[in-house]
Amino acid sequence: MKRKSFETDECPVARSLEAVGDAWSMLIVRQAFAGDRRFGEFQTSLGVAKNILTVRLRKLVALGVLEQVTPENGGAYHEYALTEKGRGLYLVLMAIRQWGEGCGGPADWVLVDRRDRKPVMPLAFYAHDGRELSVNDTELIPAEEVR
Amino acid sequence: MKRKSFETDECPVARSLEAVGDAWSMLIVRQAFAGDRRFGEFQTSLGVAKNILTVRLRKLVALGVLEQVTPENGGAYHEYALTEKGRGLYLVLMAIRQWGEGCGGPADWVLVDRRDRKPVMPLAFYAHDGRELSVNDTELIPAEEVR
DNA sequence: AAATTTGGTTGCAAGGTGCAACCGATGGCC
DNA sequence: GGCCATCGGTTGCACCTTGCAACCAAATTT
Repeated sequence: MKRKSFETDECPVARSLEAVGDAWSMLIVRQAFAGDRRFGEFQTSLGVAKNILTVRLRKLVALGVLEQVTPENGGAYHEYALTEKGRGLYLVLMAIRQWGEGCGGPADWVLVDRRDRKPVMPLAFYAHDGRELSVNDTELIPAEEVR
Repeated sequence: MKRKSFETDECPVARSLEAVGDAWSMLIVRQAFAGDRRFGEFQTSLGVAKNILTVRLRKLVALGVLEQVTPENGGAYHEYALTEKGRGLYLVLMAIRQWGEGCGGPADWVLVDRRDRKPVMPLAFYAHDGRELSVNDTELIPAEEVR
């Protein structure tokens, strides 16, 4: 049967998963942040089958995560670039990366502030006074209750 | 053909996607945070086919995201609970949620600090002085360069 | 004890995944 | 301009996964 779609789901998590709830799509986004732009670059860096890549790229373009752009060197081959929306996935990607590093081996890479080249604060929830909050310190409540 | 596995991939993102790069698995985790514990709760809250749910729950247990616990009321049916590792996915889940809300409709739910019930700082990268950093303000560099 | 709920398993149809072969258009080179 | 390699796919095929419904044993309720 056709895979169930979450596009119209009420929950924003489920809707997002339409774009991101697929290993190849997320890895394509990772590579886009790493600088990949052309079909062939994605193909060799990921080792994904070309037909799969075709479908995934098209889906990401349709969802507004990537867009096809014509390269400034005037070449005829178009390239794939992250849109503003796509760049918003950086946080998701880094959250996943942090989780993957958290359990197991040492962190081989560190995210630093370009200005002073010092590591950024670990990705976490922070209260207004800067305290780091754990899961249990937070609660998800309806927006109107907090006006 | 069998789906490609990322379990042994070098990149922590790819390894994480073994657990999380699947829409149902992520939604199961979402429901686990929402309080679902029993097979039937997941089944009705997600509307997922039972055979699929069986496989996903087993995988999440095998990966150490969930664990089977015997309920304190002494019932014979076991329940599924998030492990410490699984609880670490909260950040990933919230990053996905924030992204999904960011593009489009209004934010219906707000994550607040339990202590003062005020919204937490938006999920983002922060420098040590508290400045919020954009994607371009940061850089991923090898760990040894920052010692 | 009988009926119901729970937590699955099984069988099936249809769609998705991965691989390799093929193909037209582009670009590089002489 | 002609030749050849590369690029960006498409197609066909075998196998796997997904979703649905039917079934079932053990636990729970009545």
